[in-house]
Amino acid sequence: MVFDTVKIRGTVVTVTDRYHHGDLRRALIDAAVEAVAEAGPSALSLRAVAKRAGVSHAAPAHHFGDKAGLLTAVAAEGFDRFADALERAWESTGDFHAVGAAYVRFAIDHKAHFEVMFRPELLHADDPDLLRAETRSREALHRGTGAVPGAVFNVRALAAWSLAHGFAELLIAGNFPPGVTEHPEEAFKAVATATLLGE
Amino acid sequence: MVFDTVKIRGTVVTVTDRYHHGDLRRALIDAAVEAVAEAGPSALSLRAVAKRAGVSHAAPAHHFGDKAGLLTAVAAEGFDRFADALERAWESTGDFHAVGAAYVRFAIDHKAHFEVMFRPELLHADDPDLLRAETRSREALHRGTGAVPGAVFNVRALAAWSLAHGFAELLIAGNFPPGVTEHPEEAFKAVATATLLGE
DNA sequence: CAGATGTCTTGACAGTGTCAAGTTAAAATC
DNA sequence: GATTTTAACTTGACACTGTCAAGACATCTG
Repeated sequence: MVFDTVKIRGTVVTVTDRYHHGDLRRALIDAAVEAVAEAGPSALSLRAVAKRAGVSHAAPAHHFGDKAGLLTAVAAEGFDRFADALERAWESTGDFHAVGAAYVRFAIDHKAHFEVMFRPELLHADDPDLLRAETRSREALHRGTGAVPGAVFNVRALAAWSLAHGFAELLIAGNFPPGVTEHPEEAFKAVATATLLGE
Repeated sequence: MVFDTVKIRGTVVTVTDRYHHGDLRRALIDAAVEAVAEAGPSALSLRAVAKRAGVSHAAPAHHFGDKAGLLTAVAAEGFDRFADALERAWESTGDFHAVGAAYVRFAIDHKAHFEVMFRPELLHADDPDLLRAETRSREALHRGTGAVPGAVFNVRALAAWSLAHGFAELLIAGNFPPGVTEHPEEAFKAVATATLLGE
């Protein structure tokens, strides 16, 4: 059980001093997200993450197996929230332009997650939880672009996905001029309207 | 001067055994590209690159300062070849769909370069050579999309860039279904035609 | 209360990037 | 052509990394 304070060896100590952390898995993912936000996924150090969470250097390995395991957990969480955001956008507006805007907004608001999600060489691509969350996102996006579920591939879905993804990637990598960077959503809507003309 | 064989300490030895390599800078870049192609940019090891080129572990640092310096050289070379490819496509066809197709083709044919080029956190973003090559690419792309040179930002150019870049990124990261992956250029042309309607 | 289980720590290992100092070849200067 | 200078590497060291095995400890199960 999880308490704010707990008795160990006769003394009452705070949560952070406990031998058993309570929810270390959660804390490590949060620490990893912070670290990625600061210096990107490739600069991530398991030992730095452990220090940030106040545990020993080998603690992360126990929960995630290895570095890729930790990043996989981050990516899976990212894809779940991503699917949430896309579903919300579609259900509240029914407009696939809004789904595209939600795509771009997610990349901005959850930069760290986004940077990890589409970097398969850093992940365990066969992780069940990751696959499940990926599928959720894919289906939410597919629905949001009005694609036919059974089709081999849908030009419209492919176009919308490429457009939103490219815009998001270029934006967060800092490739766009200031005018675009300052008002990304407006810029994206202009781009989307100019290309994916509503039928 | 550079010979295939050279006399050192009284004995004729082959190029690979020479103290002075001849063109180690070139060899290191090539080795880095190979290594990136095999395992991605984040798995790159300077020592492995040095071993591949047959030199000591600290040799790369002498030419490139640090790891980011080596990757910056790879990125700069990538942007130069990228600009070449885009210029060729535009000048030979005058069709901006062809420029987009060249964008995608470059990502496929020069996957290693491409993976490094748009990863600023791995590079020295202020490197003069990188900036020059980046500008070349940007201008070639801009011209290829028929954008107005002086404009603050051009919706058409932004759209074309996002579409091509997103398609390329998703493709090389393995996010597309087999039908698309097997015939990427055809798929991209279909996508481009469906969205960026020729005027 | 005892045993089993899961959580985390400790210590070790090989591998990493980077730096300073040394060695050697080539180029510059005389 | 000899000597000095410069540039191209090597060698050795350091702190840091991910991963593994073994141990310590708390909690759960009976």
